[in-house]
Amino acid sequence: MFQAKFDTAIWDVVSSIPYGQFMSYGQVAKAAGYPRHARMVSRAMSRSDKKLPWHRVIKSDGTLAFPADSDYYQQQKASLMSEGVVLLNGKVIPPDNDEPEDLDALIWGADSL
DNA sequence: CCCTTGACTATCT
DNA sequence: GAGATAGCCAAGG
Repeated sequence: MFQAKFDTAIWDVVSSIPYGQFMSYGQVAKAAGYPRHARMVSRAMSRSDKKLPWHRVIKSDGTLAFPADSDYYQQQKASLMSEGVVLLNGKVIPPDNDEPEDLDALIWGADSL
């Protein structure tokens, strides 16, 4: 069954995401060997009752995949921050971030909107 | 079997 | 930079 091999690959990739790091759905899908299956990534994780670090999986924009008013959103955000990931304006800090104002904000606790 | 939906992504306006 | 549109693939009704 496609799903069996797919979800296993997804779980493996998601589980392989280092602490304090994150990957986009498309990135995970590609890494699992299934490009364009970004949507299937979500399904695979949702199906799995395993302890997957799904909070490390976000959208390509750096934002979380859930609506800001969703409980899952809060949970994911909290998990990320507890791993050292800083969120700014509801987005994770991209590697090319160099804005001093944003830097100051994240130092003092970003995402306190 | 056709149509809708979804934890997505990229492009255009 | 936000909103709309199209492409994408699989699952569920």
